[in-house]
Amino acid sequence: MSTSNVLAEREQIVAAADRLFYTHGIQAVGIDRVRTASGVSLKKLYSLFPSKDALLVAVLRHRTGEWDAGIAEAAAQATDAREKILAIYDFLNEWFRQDDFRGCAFINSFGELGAVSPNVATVARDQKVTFQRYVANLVDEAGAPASLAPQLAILAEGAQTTAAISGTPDAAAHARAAAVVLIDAALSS
Amino acid sequence: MSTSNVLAEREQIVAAADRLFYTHGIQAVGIDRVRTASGVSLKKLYSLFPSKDALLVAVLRHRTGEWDAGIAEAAAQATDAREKILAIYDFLNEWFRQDDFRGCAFINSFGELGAVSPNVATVARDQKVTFQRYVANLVDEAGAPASLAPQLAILAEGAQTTAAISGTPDAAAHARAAAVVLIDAALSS
DNA sequence: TTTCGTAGAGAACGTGCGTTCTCTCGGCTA
DNA sequence: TAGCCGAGAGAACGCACGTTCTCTACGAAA
Repeated sequence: MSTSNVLAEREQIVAAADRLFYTHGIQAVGIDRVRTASGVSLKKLYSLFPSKDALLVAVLRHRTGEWDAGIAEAAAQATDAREKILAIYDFLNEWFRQDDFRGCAFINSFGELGAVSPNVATVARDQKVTFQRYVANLVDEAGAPASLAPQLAILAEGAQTTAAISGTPDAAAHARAAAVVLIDAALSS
Repeated sequence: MSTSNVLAEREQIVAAADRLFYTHGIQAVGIDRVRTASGVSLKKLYSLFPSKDALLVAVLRHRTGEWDAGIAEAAAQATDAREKILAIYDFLNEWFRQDDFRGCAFINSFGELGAVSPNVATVARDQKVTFQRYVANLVDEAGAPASLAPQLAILAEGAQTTAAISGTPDAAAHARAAAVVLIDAALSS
């Protein structure tokens, strides 16, 4: 029951909260529901996460890790920077087609609590900035001008909200096609 | 006290709720705060809007009208379809730089209540679909292939979330630059 | 075996909010 | 002038949720 068990419990709670928050929204899910789903006592839950806000921050940080890993895995099969960039949109394409897809958790959380919880706003912004840097590195590696990077990042963001609200997973393919045009135009100049 | 006054009261309530919801988030603002801000009795408020959900729908429909008007006004000065498309991003650019900008109200509302309120999800989707059609018409008018339209719409969506979360109003300029490349590439093929 | 500490289970508390109810007052009618 | 209708003001209600408190029971140490 030592450290490893505590970590396992943390992960269980975070995983349960993540699923519930993402599916139903944050304020629509009570702490007690998280407790039931994670099968842990309320006391333990509050000893690990002193508030719902802290739990939410942990959930979002966990999502950041999963997102980074997913992007990296998608890029692993690519050989050059251009393909690694396009792998982002392929990754999005698969994600959008999952049954439980309900948009970007960071965008949703920011929309729901960004004005009320500075912590949530910070975590969401951190995730976006990290992604923008990732894209910027690949653009640099591809030898394209730096101005291309924010354009590609905007395409990825727009695909997520479009897929979520309009319910069109094709948004990933559209974003990918646009990215191809933008990259090739940038490289040929 | 007759019809015109009721309309004025409706507008007052909607305007007050819009500002409060957009600034602080929907669930963070109580009905009583809306009542105070609009200076109307609770009874009248509930006689005009039978529930908070109905009020929110009215607010979002009102926002749809304002968005359409803003886009139309920006396009009014343009001479051809290409410039009308680019006027969208100029409109976004001005909007992002306003002090009270806090992202797209439809994206925020959808993230907060889309999973809980079907009405909110519908209104948000309607707005996005209407905008997509608007872009599609301009793309058609410009003589570009239809596949360009969703790409331009995705750029606009992505610019909004990027500007909101990352706090970078430049997203509008980046999206505009990308749009220029995409349009010209589509027209020259 | 007894005692002490700890952790689990959930009751309880305070608060806030959406919604409804009640009371009162002002104006119109006979 | 007396009675009635409608609307405004806000008190009240019921509920849900975040957080804390209490009680119980079990296991380890002496």
